[in-house]
Amino acid sequence: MSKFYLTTAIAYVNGAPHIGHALEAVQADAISRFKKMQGDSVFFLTGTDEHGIKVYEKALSVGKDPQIFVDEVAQKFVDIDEKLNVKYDDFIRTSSEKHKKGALEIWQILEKNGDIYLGSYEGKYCKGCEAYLTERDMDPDGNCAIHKAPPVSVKEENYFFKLSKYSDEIRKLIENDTIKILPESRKNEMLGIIGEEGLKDVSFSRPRSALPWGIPVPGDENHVMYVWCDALSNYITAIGLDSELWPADVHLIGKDILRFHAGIWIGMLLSAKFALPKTIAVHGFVTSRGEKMSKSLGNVVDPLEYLEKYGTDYLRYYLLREIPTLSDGDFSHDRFMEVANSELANNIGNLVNRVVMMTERFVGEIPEKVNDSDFELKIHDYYSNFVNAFNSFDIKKACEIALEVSNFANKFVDETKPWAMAKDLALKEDLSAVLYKLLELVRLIAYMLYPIVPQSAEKILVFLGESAENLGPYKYGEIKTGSKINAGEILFMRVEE
RNA sequence: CGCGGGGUGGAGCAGUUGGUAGCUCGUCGGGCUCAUAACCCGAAGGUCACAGGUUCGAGUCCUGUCCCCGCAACCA
Repeated sequence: MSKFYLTTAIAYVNGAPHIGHALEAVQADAISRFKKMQGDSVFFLTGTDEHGIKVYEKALSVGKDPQIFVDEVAQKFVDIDEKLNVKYDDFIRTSSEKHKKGALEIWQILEKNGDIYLGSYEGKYCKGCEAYLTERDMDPDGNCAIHKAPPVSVKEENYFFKLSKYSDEIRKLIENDTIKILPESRKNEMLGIIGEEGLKDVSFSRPRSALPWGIPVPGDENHVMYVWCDALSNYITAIGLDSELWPADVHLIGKDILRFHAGIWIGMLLSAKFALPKTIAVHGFVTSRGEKMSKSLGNVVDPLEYLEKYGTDYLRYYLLREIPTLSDGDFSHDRFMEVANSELANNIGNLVNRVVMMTERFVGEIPEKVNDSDFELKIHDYYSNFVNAFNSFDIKKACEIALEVSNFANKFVDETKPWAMAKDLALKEDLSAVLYKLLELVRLIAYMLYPIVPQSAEKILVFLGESAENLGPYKYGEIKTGSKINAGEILFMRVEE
């Protein structure tokens, strides 16, 4: 049993949770559940990033004390994770004492190793980016190319982190996959960012006069830590600086923050002489009906609305099955309905229902095990393809394999016609054998669905007289012969409108 | 010459190392009745953006052209 430390990015609490947060949380949860099934000792960390200028300004604008404000917003993330059935092992908040203490320690290590120095910076600062802009970051008018807003000229005393010192090493670590960045296109993108010039030193603090909301720099009350220094530390402060969980096996992040994770964070770890994360998996963004989500376009998808209207599993399934795990994907209501009805209700749900009903009606309980090497081989292939897909972060493909099994099973029902066999006493044994195989197929589907749609998978297992507790890898023949079928509710209702 | 992604039957998408173009939805026809008006079978429909090139052979490699989208989710 090997340890598996998985993290999501911590959510910035300047607004309510959005579909992108739901996507990342659900992806991480699916990976966590899958790895647990495979027998790994998983630790899954998520949380919230609560410092920085934007949070501070937002709190002021609504007339609230920053701490009270972040308490409220952080709770929304906790709530939506619960509604999404995301089961993390810890939820780190950067305004917590545990985090602050750890972040200070990490800062002090970097400082002790001579990688933090006091300098002055004069430059164009973009509040949106929370970063100084280089000429490349600005459009011809001198505005921030991303935020289209004029940057502010700032000259201030800052602490800097000597990222440049580690630039070459970081490049090598990424090039030779010591730190594996997935997908490959993101690895190339990062290498491009490092470029020929390498990474530059980064400003690591802000004057407290400008930003009172943050972690004070140790030994200099006039500064607070730059949010990224503070935020990235969470992956270690959550588990403790000497935890055996470190290094992270997977940092799951969005494509917008790759440069911080594959740059600054790695530099910090090298400076502190900490072990390095093994994989940085980068997911994409969700568009809405093919376009960028924006309030002005009025196409923002609110995950809460879908959760409340259709339930957890329909949304989870859509996000995991329809959005390619490591690239951009699209959300549309029409497609949501299509996927829910066609794949979950008609295909899988109906299959489970017909198999369970036939078993109940024709034989009453789960029949004796059937040995059929061809059949077992086929099942084994399906399962190993599924495992491979998941291990390579292709959850979409994993879903497709579960569907393949369902298609195969539906076809098998049609070809063998159990209802016809049931009318002929001489075929009783054959009927039992067919139903046994079908029940195993249904059980296989339940195992495959467990990381994706845990509630529904659990229902299937209950139908079969099993439970989802401590679910291990699927093995053919382990279904409980003789147990009664607990046919209950419809698994996936068709959805309207 | 900023960077990244993409242009494949009506729609949405797959297409590792180049070797007869697949899937889902939709449409049309048929079958079945265990099941959630579900399920199964068959059919129609694509010169894989365009133009060159490499090759016995390219959606798949190379060059050029055109077009679309995003620069990051409300702003980390």
